[in-house]
Amino acid sequence: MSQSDRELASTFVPADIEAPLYEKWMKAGYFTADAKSEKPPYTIVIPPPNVTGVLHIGHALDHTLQDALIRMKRMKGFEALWLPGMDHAGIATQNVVEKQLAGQGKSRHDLGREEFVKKVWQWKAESGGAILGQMKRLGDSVDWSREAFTMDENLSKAVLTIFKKLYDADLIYRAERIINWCPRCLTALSDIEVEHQDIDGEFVQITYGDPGETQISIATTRPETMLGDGAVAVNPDDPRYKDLVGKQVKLPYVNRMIPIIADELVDPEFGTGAVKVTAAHDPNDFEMAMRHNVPMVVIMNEHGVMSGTNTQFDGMDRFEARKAVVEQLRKDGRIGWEKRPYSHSVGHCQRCATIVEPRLSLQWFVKVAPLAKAAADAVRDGRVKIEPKEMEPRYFEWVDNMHDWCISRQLWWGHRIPVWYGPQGEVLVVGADEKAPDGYSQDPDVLDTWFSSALWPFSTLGWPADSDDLKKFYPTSVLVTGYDILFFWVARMMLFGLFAMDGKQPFHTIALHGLVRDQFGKKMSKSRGNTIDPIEFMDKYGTDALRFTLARGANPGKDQALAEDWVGGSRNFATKLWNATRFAMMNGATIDGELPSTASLNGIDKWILSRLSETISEVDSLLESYEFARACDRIYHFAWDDLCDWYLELSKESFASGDAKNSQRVLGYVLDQLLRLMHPFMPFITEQLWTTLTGGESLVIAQWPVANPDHLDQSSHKIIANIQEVITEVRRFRNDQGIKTSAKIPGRFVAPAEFAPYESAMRFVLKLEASDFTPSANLQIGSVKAEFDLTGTIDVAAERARLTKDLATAKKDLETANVKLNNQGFMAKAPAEVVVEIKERLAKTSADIERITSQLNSLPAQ
RNA sequence: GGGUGCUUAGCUCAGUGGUAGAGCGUCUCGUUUACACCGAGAAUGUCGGGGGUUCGAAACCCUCAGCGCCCA
Repeated sequence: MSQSDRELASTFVPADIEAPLYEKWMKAGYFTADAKSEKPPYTIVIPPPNVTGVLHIGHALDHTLQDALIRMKRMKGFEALWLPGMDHAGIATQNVVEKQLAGQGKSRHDLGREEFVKKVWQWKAESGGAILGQMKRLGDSVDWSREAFTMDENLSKAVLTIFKKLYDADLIYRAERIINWCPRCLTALSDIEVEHQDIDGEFVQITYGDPGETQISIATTRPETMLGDGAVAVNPDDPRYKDLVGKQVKLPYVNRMIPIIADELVDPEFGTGAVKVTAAHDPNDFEMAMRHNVPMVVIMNEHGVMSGTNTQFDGMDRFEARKAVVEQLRKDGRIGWEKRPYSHSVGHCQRCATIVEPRLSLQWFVKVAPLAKAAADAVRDGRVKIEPKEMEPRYFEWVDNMHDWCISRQLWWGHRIPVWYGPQGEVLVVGADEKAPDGYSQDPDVLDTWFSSALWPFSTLGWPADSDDLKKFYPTSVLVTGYDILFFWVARMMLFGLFAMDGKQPFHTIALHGLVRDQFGKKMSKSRGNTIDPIEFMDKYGTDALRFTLARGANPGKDQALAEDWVGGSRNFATKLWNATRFAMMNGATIDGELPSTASLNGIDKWILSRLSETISEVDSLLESYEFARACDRIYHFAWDDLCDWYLELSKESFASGDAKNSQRVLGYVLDQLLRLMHPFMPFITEQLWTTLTGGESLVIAQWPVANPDHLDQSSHKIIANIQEVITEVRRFRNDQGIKTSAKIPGRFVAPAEFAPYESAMRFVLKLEASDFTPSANLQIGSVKAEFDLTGTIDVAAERARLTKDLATAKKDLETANVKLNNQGFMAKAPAEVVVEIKERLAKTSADIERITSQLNSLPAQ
């Protein structure tokens, strides 16, 4: 099909092109990577969204950046694999299905474990993974043939394999520890699944011991837990309590005698300087209890209801009990002061916001110290780079101080812990392809979801098998994700990746981006009502506009604000590009054959080729260093300012003349290259424009542009800069004089010979007619004089105002330059080229001042 | 308490030693044969305060103030 048969619609309607183009790409199999390929690999694994999730604006950003990288690398000739998939999201998914059951008045226990898990799978089949379809709308060039799910057979096998490997290396153990317990989800949580928030609580002073016996006053924010106290602790250096240490004091209501112990952990400044030690319900207390052999008394059941204290408080919810205990204490005259509200930090369940109960219980843990050390070293010695580098301290802060990781969850949805207990209390880890002996029963708990997602970079590639994919695509190239899951996920992949793959890091680079916030920079949340639905914006402005806006805001590691107006602005940009391409095609832009030799080109053509070359190398290197915002900025200004506002305007005259073969070829070339350069960010519109312009098969598999150093041409930059200055000044003059943009006026230039080739183009742009006239006004811009016939008078006041302003600016510049040149220190120490520059500036401003002054003097008096 | 970042035009943000920038918004003018989702022009900043280093600081150092995030 020849170019004349291909046409662009007169307006750009994103909805008309997006879905068909994505279909085309899928059918062509462009996104499917080949493990047998000779090309160098480039791999990104997607941060797996929750199976319960829908696409939010954060995904849109994350995916836009990954897709930009993958598309660029694919165009560069890499075997690019972007591997998609989802996470089974233990608690979140179980909650969804339990809620459904609750709607029918049932609980998971009514179904039983097996039936319930079946139900979850059924839910997944019917309503899980809504996000996958939405990824297609975003244009994600992921390899759907490799889509993975953390509960897939092979990924589950990877879980069993690593569990056994860790266990055999003594890196997994079972112990009774204080863990974070969610009384609503009824499961243990790891530290990072707990969110700390300040709440208005209370702080009360309570006296233990009866009058006449040993007495001591403690202060606490959790009075109800006094029933489980095993000791009272004071600082060993606190003189107030010196005599009491070692004595016993009677705990009210439970009437147990508990020791008063001394421990460094106690802050004498805090409260009364004496604290209660409730070993089974507080991590710090647990530590002290271990040191002093204090008994650990559990006083609540798994629902957070008081139990086993043998007091009147048994059966009360923990918060109810808090009130009741305080009331009773008050009645008994045991309360000193009470501070209420007392703001302090309290842990909440990340999934359901319930206040977490620290609780002594038997759980499985990963011993992280050696793993974390390896993970830290890999970054310290540069095997893994974190971009931007400023994020490294955060990473080290975490991996250097990581606590052992509680991995057991009292849930049904997830990978069941592969530990079997024998009739004599034997403990056996049953790996992949192994079977537990008869009479053994499996641990009922499942593993933390992050346990399986920590394996993602290699379990998705076929590990533990030594698969072709693993050989070709591991280690992955870059991990692109928000800094908010650096600890949840990224650090854990480092831990497990290095361990499982014998020290081979899971990725070469970790590229972190920020969060998307609302237009005022405020965090988005449902309660604030300021969330943005990416689908809505795609419907309204097109996917390319949304992607470009997000990429343009993506400074490494920094949050970005997003406003609807800005997406509209990107849509305008897309339309601009559409129209520029239409214009180019109408004017016979060609893509066939060699570019004409540089020597045969006019300065305008040389200039745009030079600018293109600069832009290509800048965008390329910015993209390679994850500077998405700056890359987009370069593209935007090249396309809109250089190409549309200047090149096309300055070339219109020659296109109209019908004799513009060279320029037609140059324009075709520039657009062809620009569309390639933009494709990673705006895949749909560029594909549509490029295939229409060039007749090529697809930009997805087209070659990435390479800057041509032969096109760099400084002299054309100089002349075009001068021309731009002349045009801008004349426009300003016309504007100040109230001459309509469309009005043609007689005008000409008196200029050095180097401007001669451009004079007609300049006159065309400025609507100046060449004719014989006696100038009634003129402007001097550098070495160029513009003369006009304004048929009589000019607006003297306007002209005086304009010149006066110019004069002020010039005088100020002159002053600045003079100050510098009169400064001996500057003359002595500043680099020569800076001195020359200032001297040139001085000369120019002096000339300007002289010229403007004389022009002002020659204006008729008012 | 530990870590970390920010404070630049009305808003959101770039800008790591040499005359302050962008997008959006604002004002004026304009339908000129790609585009009004457009074009042309304009206005707007003692770069948080104070001190220091330097010939020269928005940038480097110190300090104060305010805001934010992560962790405990």
